[in-house]
Amino acid sequence: MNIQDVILGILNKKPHSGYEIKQHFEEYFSFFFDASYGTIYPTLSKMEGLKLITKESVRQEGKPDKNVFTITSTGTERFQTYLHGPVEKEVLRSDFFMHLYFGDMTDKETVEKLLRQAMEEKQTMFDDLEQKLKKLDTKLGTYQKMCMELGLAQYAAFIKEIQRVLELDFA
Amino acid sequence: MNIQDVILGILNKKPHSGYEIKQHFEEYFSFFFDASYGTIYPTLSKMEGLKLITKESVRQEGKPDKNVFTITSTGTERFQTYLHGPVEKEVLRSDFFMHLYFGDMTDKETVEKLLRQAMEEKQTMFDDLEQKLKKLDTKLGTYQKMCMELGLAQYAAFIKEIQRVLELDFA
DNA sequence: CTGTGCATGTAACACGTTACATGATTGC
DNA sequence: GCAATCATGTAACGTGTTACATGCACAG
Repeated sequence: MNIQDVILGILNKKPHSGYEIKQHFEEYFSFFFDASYGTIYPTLSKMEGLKLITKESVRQEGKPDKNVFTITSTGTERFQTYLHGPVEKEVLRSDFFMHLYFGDMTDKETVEKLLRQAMEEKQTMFDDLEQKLKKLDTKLGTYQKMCMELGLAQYAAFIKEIQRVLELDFA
Repeated sequence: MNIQDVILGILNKKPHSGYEIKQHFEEYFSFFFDASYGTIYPTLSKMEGLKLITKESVRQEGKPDKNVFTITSTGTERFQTYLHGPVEKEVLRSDFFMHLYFGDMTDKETVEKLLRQAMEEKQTMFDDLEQKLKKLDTKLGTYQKMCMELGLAQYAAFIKEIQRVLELDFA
């Protein structure tokens, strides 16, 4: 999976501008992927050069112009190849786990604070995602919802487990 | 969190060689962090230059020589700063979620295969981690175990949720 | 006239991986 | 002699971020 594939997936539904693609990232899959403008715009240029997408300038009322990108048949092909291809191993990079792992080199209060903070953050993420799921209910397909429900399930498990250890070891 | 901090954490317990550090990564926190030799060795050289660690060549019987690194007081200081500093946001990069998200652009069989495969992989990771936890039981501190138990809880939730959707939508 | 949102883009930098290259020692 | 494990290291490459730079349009 690279950003190109992800962009192709989004454009496969309908044309978007770079700015809209970034919004889509934040709105729909912030919890398992993200990319900055610094990646998106150069990637779009590159993909245009590779004839995977085409650019069209669109005038808007009350807003600046935007460059809307449309997927080409080559792009669709490439995306289908991605979809049917192998699934890359999931990568988690967690500073929370690292801090916890080395927790015995600090005091108990620091660890407790770490755990409480992590729990609160996860709770916020849970709430946000749940709210998003409710709000977008009709706009989402089965599999999009499935993604979110899987995310929620993992968040919930994490929160529950933290609560358990907080009660057990920090009573 | 960068690799330097992680290496300092490992060396804070006892001196290690680059090779041993890599093994430690795989053995103890493969599920939330990883790094390759291509990162480890240059980083160790850099850290030696920064006086965070010192190198010592050690002869072994039946094995080639190794460079063992020891943390300095500057290194310990730096690690304490890391430990008490802010916790970076967790980053997940999941190709599985991406494939699932765009699942409606393939056929149901492909998605089912995707889900089953993901479930099996998570089950394997669960089993491995559980086994590791049992095997290392006495060698692990409270917080190390906590990390693993949190990992297990998340894996279990994921597996359970996948099973649910498989029974519900793919009956 | 200023802040906010919309919109695009670049340049410097950090970080990390993969593949390559080397070589010791042991066990078969 | 060869495969496996131990052990170290580099060079090329890819990928992505952050900070910077610019500018339109609207609302208050």
